[in-house]
Amino acid sequence: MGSGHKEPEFDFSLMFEYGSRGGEMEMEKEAFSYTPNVSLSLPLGMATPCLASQYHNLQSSPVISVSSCHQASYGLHESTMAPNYYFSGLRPNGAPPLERPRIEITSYGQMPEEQVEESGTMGPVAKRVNIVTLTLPSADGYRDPSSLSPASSCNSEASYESGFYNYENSPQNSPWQSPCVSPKGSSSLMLSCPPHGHAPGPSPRHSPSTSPNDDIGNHGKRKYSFNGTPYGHAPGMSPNHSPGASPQGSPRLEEGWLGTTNQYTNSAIVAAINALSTDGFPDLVDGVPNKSRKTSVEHNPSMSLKVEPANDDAGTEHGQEDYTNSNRMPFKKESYCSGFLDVPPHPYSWPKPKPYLSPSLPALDWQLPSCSGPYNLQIEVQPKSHHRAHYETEGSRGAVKALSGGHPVVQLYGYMESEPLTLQLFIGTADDRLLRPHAFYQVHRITGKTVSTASHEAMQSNTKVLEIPLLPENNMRAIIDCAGILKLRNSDIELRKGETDIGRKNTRVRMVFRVHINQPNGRTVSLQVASNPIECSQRSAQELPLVEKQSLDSYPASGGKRMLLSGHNFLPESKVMFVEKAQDGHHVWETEANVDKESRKSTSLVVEIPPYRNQRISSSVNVSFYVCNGKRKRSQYQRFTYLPCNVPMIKTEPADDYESRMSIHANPYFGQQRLPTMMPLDEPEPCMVASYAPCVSRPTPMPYSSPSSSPKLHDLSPVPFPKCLSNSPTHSTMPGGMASMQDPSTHHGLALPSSPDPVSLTMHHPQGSPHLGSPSYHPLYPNSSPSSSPTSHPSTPGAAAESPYLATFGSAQPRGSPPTLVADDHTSPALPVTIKQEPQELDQMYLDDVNEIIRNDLSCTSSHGHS
DNA sequence: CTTCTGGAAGGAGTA
DNA sequence: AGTACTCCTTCCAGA
Repeated sequence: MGSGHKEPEFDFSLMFEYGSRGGEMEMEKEAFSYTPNVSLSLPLGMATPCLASQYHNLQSSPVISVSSCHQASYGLHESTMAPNYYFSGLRPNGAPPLERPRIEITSYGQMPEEQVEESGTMGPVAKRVNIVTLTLPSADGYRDPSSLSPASSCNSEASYESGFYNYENSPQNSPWQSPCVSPKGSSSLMLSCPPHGHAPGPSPRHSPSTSPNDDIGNHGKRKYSFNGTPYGHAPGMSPNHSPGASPQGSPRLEEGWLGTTNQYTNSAIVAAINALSTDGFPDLVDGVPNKSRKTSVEHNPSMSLKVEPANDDAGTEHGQEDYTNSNRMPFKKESYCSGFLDVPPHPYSWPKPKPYLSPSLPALDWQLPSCSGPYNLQIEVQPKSHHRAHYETEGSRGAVKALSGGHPVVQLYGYMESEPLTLQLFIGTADDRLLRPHAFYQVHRITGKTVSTASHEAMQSNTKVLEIPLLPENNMRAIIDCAGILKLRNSDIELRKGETDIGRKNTRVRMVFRVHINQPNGRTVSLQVASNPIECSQRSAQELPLVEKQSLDSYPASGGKRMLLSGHNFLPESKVMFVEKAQDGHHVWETEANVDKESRKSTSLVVEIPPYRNQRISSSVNVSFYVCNGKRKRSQYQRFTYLPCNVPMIKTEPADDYESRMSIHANPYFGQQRLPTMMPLDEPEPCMVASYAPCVSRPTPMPYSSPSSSPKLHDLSPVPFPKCLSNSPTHSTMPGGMASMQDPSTHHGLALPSSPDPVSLTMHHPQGSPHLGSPSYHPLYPNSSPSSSPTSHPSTPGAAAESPYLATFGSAQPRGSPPTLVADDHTSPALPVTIKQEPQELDQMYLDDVNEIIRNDLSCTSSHGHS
């Protein structure tokens, strides 16, 4: 990143606050890749070099926020989370975070009526006076978490409520996906609060991270993307190929992003203004990757007056213009892409659910909570962890099934109205980043005699969305037997302009369900819940071991206890390795656990918890383990925590609460994992309890394994499976984890009562603390099942998370804090520590390389930009 | 005949 | 640069 930046550090700290951390590297990434989802910072002159770079990343999308965002309303529900995240937002230096210059534009309901469309819901909206706040980013702002500011105020709202605000406008457009600059996004009025509250902090931040990740992940690609000619280079690919599939085709190319971005930068304000009336920043349009554009277009229907340049991508995309059917807004030309996802314009006659459609809905990459107020959207029956997706060249491989043999079931609780709703389903990512539509997979509508659930396809952005009626008569419960998964060719997708993800080994997805509930007050509550990860490749499903559950999440350092692992593909030769990673991803310790051969089955393994390398830890230590069936055939990292043997057993409330909550919400996800669904083979351990519970219990949305982003990570990281969720990337020990771990000097030791050693409790440690909580809590997804939050970053511990954490902190370190590790090493005679550099470490190295590249890139670009 | 599946060949991409 | 693997995509065949 910016070598020249100062910001970085500062960002880091902030980030930590959020608790999201994927790792140092990630931090860096985040730092420069901020994608302000919501808030955009338009670079003004003040822009620091960073800006340029940031823009380069394309991550940033100009956000125009509606200042009026109901902040007040936000935070009502989950106030818990918000607080911390939005913490005052003071910068380290004490400067108010929100100082970014901003331009407020007040528009009077100008949404094009067409856009408003019939949806009654929008009506009011359109007419409202919208005050758009154009946030001008200062460099700081950009990175500064506080920049979220708007959000900050809004945060915790669990739900995405829109009052006057049109979803359409929503910025959402995916920050992650594409260059944020996405015109569209810009065009739309953005709420200041991003994801509404949910993610106050994180989301925005994440986004950055996300994006960065992408970049990183796609190293190669990324380079190109910087220039704006991302994949243009790859001529070879070509193609188009697939009938439909290809995004339109193609590779288009593009005028370089640089040009665009810079332009953008320079004329940010103008652009922003234009955005209001036009669809977005025209300038950007060209530069914007198809994907983004399309997305944006769609999303911002209301605002979109703009027509894309003829040549623009539009050309490439054949348009399919209006494919919008019924309720969708007619897209302008660019509509979206490609043919490939086209949805047949069929007349949709679904009487039932009211067509609530998308025009005003939040972008698919927005992180939404699973519950809000009385409403709670849950996945009652999770899909199987494997489902071989079909290519367009093959026939359907059927609907996604449930483990039980049936099909996934989703239910909305708390809805007492008699009006049917529409449940939306799309295929989302399952990596460690924030949940977003999966670029390489699409939901596929299944019909036939065996399908009992009606469904309707729609396109939203480049994502196919299956709309399923949620009927009161069915208790607002839907059996998802009408959804299959289509695999798009990697080459087709990677050629899309703006696409930064790579398809190779990026084969895990999640089914994402959304429901939008109109409220009497005119607002709309949008809820979302994501399923457990689903491995969609043929091979992986057959060979990679998958750990779905573990009977214990933590145990005293002495080890010796047996732990039951449930999952798939366990072989006689399967090994279980316990690993402790330093923040940089290096393995600080790795040992093979004894597996009870006799009790082994293909779906279960009994493993003896190995003693931790240091029997005298004063605070818990987070490690991870994985099942290995051979080279490259490893399960995803599973989380495990070693507890100090003498820890006072204090059972904290949080734990209970959490659990109860979990049970209620059924976080199907990895909840299982996190929650000891399985009884420990042995009796409960005292040690386990304590403050830990909370941590442990938290379901982690993301796979712990991949701190980094995407594809790449996938490669490195062992398994791409479900359980991952439970393990959150957040692990302190994980790469993303604590920076502090490795460097003893960094610890800020807080002596715990129980521990004589000045263990560094990371409480204050920026890096450390986040991790702790992170695993499962994600501010963004307060109650939502972990599923929804994929972030690799340790998620930011939601307020909720934090609370417990802090509360219990004194007695025991919550989630093993890494710091402890360090301390231990020093203070006690630990077991021999084996420091092993594993291939996985490559992740880190890889990241380093990438960062280096990025730095170079940025420096170049920034200089250009400024010049 | 169509749909759903499991398997696997071949080529491309990686390590 | 060459080799050994992996992974992706397309085909084939059976239910």
